Amino acid sequence: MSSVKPFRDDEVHTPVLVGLLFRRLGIEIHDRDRGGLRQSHFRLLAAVPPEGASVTDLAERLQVTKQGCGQLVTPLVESGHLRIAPAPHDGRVRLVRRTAKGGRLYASVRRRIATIEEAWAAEVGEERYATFRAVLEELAAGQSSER
Amino acid sequence: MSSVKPFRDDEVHTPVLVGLLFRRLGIEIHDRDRGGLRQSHFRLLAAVPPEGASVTDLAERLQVTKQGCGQLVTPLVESGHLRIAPAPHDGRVRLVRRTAKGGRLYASVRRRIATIEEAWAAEVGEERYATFRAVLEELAAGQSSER
DNA sequence: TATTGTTATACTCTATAACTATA
DNA sequence: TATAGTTATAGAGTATAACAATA
Repeated sequence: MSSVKPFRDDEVHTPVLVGLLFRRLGIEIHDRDRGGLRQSHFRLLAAVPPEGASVTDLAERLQVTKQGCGQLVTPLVESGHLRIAPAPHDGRVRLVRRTAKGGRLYASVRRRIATIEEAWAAEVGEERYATFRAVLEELAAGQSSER
Repeated sequence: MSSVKPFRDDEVHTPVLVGLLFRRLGIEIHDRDRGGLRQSHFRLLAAVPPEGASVTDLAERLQVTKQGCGQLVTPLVESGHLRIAPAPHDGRVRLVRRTAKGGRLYASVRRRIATIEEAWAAEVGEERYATFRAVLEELAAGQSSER
């Protein structure tokens, strides 16, 4: 396949490119890399900081609703990748942390991602990739905070 | 020596960043910019080359299945943004083209995207943005062709 | 009253499977 | 037989609405 005819340059726009790159990542990181977790679940696992975070916090990090985020947390707790503790000073909050199992999976996928990024850097040049990565981080961080 | 930085544990990783950027684009390009079309429909409209393309071609360009692509074409034909013509030399093929209406909408959203990208370039620096954009294009084009 | 989180429900996007028609 | 496209169905992902418990 992939006799994909190239667009002429002025036909490609950025939203399509970002979508394709997102898809490429989904393809290159397989289910087996994620230990059977689906992408959305893995993204949540990855968003949990070592010190733990509330569901609302996590929702904000991922830019999803807290309802949606809560729906992701439940199966990860059941699968043993996350655990919940009550927060010391606020009885409403459920503090989400990675378990040892969740931590191992996370580390293993991080290594997989690093491998992919090394290949990408080789593809486009180390220095250019470093710039790409830095700009990506800045643009993604500067979220227009509508939801 | 790979200059791809080894990750710190608290560092946001690339798949999350790409996801956030994709979402940021969805937020900054509003429904009203797209003339009421949904994102998936607009992405299809944008993928149609001036000379037209078959459904299968379009599916490959967008990296979706032809069934999914066909489902996107139908409402755009009904809304008057695309039109279908039989292909001269193959009775099976439905050649998809933009109508004048579709062309106007496409041009108008392209201008909106250009405005957003100018703002982004101002945010991170023109030169760095140019590198980012070029690398994005190369990475998105080098699709691992699994589907 | 405001906020954390849940339950219930629905929509968007895209996939797989089974089919029709042309080649 | 192989390919272009359709119809039918399902699943992933995430949203909105209404609610409960705590602050």
